[in-house]
Amino acid sequence: MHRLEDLSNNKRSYPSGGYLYRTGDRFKSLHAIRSGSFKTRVLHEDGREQVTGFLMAGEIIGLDAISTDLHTCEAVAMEESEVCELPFNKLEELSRDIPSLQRHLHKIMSREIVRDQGIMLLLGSMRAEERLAAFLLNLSSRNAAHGMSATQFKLRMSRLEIGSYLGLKLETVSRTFSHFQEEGLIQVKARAVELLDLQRLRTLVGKS
Amino acid sequence: MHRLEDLSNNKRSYPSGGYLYRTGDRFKSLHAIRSGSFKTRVLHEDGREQVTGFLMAGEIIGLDAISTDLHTCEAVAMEESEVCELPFNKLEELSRDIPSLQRHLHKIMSREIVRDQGIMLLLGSMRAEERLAAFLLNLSSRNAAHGMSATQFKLRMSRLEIGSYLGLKLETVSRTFSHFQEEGLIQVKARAVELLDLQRLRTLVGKS
DNA sequence: CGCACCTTTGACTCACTTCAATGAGGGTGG
DNA sequence: CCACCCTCATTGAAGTGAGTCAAAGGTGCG
Repeated sequence: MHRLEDLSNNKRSYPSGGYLYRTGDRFKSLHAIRSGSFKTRVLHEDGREQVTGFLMAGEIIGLDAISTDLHTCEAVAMEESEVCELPFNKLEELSRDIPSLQRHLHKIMSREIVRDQGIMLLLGSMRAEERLAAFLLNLSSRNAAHGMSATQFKLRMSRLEIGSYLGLKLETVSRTFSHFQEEGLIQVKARAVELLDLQRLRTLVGKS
Repeated sequence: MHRLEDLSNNKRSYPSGGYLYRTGDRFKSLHAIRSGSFKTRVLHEDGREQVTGFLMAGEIIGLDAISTDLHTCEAVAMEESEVCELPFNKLEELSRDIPSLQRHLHKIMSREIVRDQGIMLLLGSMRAEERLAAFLLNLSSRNAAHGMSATQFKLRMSRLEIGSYLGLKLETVSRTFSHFQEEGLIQVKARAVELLDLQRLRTLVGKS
């Protein structure tokens, strides 16, 4: 059992900007992204928002809602996207019978915890350049994992969204992109990015 | 099934500063904290560290390790502490037979994800005062949940550790404590804290 | 009792934000 | 197909919250 989405024949598609779910919605299902991408964000009472993740094909979305049966964040499509619905009670039922599925589900949840802790490290202790380099390298490896180019891709998100995710203002994101370009680390034109020197980007992240 | 720790008769105790596990250790068991408290931290290659959580009695520790079977962070006792070992394969086995345990386990993992996203919001978009106020209020309600005072308690962690958790330097933490005291929001002397005005602390967190 | 570590406080610096203005794309309707 | 508009992106200049460096008290453990 390697692909949760094989469990479902219930596909749904969302236009760019469409909501997969909103904060406070009743939780019934996880969703496996088949194509496209989503952002998740949590809202603060005063209107502040924090983007908590950018998810792409193959990833599972909605794990936050299990704890209270209500969604604690909202998920918005960043482009035309397709998902498989995975009714959670059915998933729990199945995973009682299929130990490998149970284990898989646990790993997915744990991986999300690890991912979040990595972002905490990033937000808590990195400078702007390090954050953006880490972000780009992360996109790069996830792209590569999907058989796409590790060095050339189109960003699906705006500078504002990147800034929210990385705890920076959009101007800082833009300036840091420009700075990376001057340094010959990347080539960037609006949302088209090419990573020119992965090695130096990596050392940038590693070094304080 | 409300208390995971009832599943285990295998208790263990750790002195202050003792390691429950270290980064890279093989994962076998979750642990339920029976008494005392732990901090978890992730280490970056270059030696930087980020405290990712302060856990107290009744909480479950080690969820990060499920994803890879290796611990991705380390857990250190902040005082003399006792834990129950919960062998994970046994836990999985049991939760196949006991749906309510299965559900409970899923909720615990999901709650950790939600908690982490709350910290991401804090680290990504709050100012120093808001961060510290949120931190104090969080300690307060967790204390209250354990039948202890919501307004008077002793911090188990240093300014350095608080700073690491909140993405601030220890001097900033110290200054912010002093500032809160001048404002009459709290009374603080080293690690002894008394919250004098919960209401104003709350509005501080809520307002940008 | 003394040493090591933690905390507080001050003065200065700096990375990032804020404010502001200009420029580039991309979709829509005439 | 082009003109218009709206949103997003870039860049500059000035401001500021938090970091850094430094020195002086406290605290508590061995």
